[in-house]
Amino acid sequence: MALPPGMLPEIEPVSRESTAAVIARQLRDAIMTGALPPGTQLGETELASRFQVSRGPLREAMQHLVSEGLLRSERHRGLFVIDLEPGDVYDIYAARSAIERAAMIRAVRGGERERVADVLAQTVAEMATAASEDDPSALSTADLRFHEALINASGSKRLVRMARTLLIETRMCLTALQSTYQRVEERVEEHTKLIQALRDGDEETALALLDSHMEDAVQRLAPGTSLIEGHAPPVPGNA
Amino acid sequence: MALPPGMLPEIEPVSRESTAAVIARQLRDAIMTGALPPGTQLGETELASRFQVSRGPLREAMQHLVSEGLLRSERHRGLFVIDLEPGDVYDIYAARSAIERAAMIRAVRGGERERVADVLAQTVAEMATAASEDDPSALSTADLRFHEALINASGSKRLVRMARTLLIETRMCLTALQSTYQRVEERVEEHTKLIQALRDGDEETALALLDSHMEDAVQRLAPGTSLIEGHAPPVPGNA
DNA sequence: CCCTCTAGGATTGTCGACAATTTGCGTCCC
DNA sequence: GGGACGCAAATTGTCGACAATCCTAGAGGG
Repeated sequence: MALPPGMLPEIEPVSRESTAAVIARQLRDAIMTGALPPGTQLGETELASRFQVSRGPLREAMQHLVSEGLLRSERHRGLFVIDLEPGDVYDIYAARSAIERAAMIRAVRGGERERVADVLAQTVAEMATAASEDDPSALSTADLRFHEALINASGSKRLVRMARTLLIETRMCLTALQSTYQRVEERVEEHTKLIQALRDGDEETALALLDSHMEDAVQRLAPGTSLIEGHAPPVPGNA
Repeated sequence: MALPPGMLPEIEPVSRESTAAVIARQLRDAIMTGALPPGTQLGETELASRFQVSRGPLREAMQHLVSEGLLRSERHRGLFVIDLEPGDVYDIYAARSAIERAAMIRAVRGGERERVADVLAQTVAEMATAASEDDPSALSTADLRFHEALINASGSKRLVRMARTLLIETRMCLTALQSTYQRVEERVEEHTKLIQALRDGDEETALALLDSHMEDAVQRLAPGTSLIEGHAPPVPGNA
């Protein structure tokens, strides 16, 4: 009675995702791409009617995003999309640097360097395509996919989980401060060199390149602050 | 009409915490201390009657813990306390190592080394007290408070947020594998040396001590795995 | 004796309505 | 005219009930 093995590959339950998860993902994308700009208030009633669901599942999705740090909740006031201050840009990249450094170490020391490098190279190819088509949004997307892939390659559930929010916030930064002023060739080249170092198993170089990659970004997005210097950002927006 | 400044210090709203947050904190503590052992199923109806609230706020608290990674949700099945496999121990400490390394860097390079060192020294004093009273639970609590304080000292919202779950999971590890086999003097000494390096502004030493601290712990809790070697744990419980 | 199918119970998912709290505006008094 | 008070609208917080889904135990047939 059992079906012959190999048939019907990858059949999944009709609804493998909960309603709240679907809503959360949609809101995430909207926040990430800037469709919901920072500071926007999200009314439960309005969104519920928009998504054609009750307020219950919608509230769950909101709470999820709150705990992820993408929304801030003011009691009896409402839910708002977080707005990123200069200090947050510094904070985001400092945290990303920590996470991606760890991921890179595990990727280099793991036994799948070549395979990981190939995956990363593919995202760089996407970057090149986006660049040639002069599509800044696709370029940023591919850029983030590179880093996402790197972290996935670490094989660490927790690094992946922690990085998700950080990458979304990074996307918000890139969307808000759309003018990156960086030449696309340079942007592609930095990632390419990173891949090469990984392929060579040259951990020291890879980490150094990663640090400089982050430092470049933070100095471009939040001028006057520096990761390697470590001095606090001008606006002390952190706890 | 304005009250004289300095009077009524620190007056706060009567209910500064949401109901869901209170419940979440209680469940967190219960999970952390082992009152809710890994694998336990949490029935919504039962908990709702226990907390004397409706299922709405309770569900919110649960969702919060799910997104934090302390609970896993199986659709239409129920919510369960996560159970830590050997691979998770490795993963937790690898992630902690990344976070605390970054925090240490910011603490050393920040301008408040002495003040931070004093705070940390206080938690070590707590450890010594707990050790003298032969209270392993209090000892672990103080240990975690040390690391929590270190991360708080970094001043990074995101490092703090990411570390919260990791420290709770660490506590779960320590509770599950209660026998640490480590001499308390050694345990106190490691932290003391860490503080001294921080006080001296000796970043390199501090980071080395931190790495070795983590390596010690992971080898004790999950024998056969190693952070510095980077080889995957025996049970590939990760994605 | 074992497998299959079915009915029951239990749990989660979803919904609509009510209650509590906050904010903004209008009014009144000084 | 300025400030404080109070009311009303809107929004979130909470609740109880209904619907959908899943596990389990039991009967029936092979």
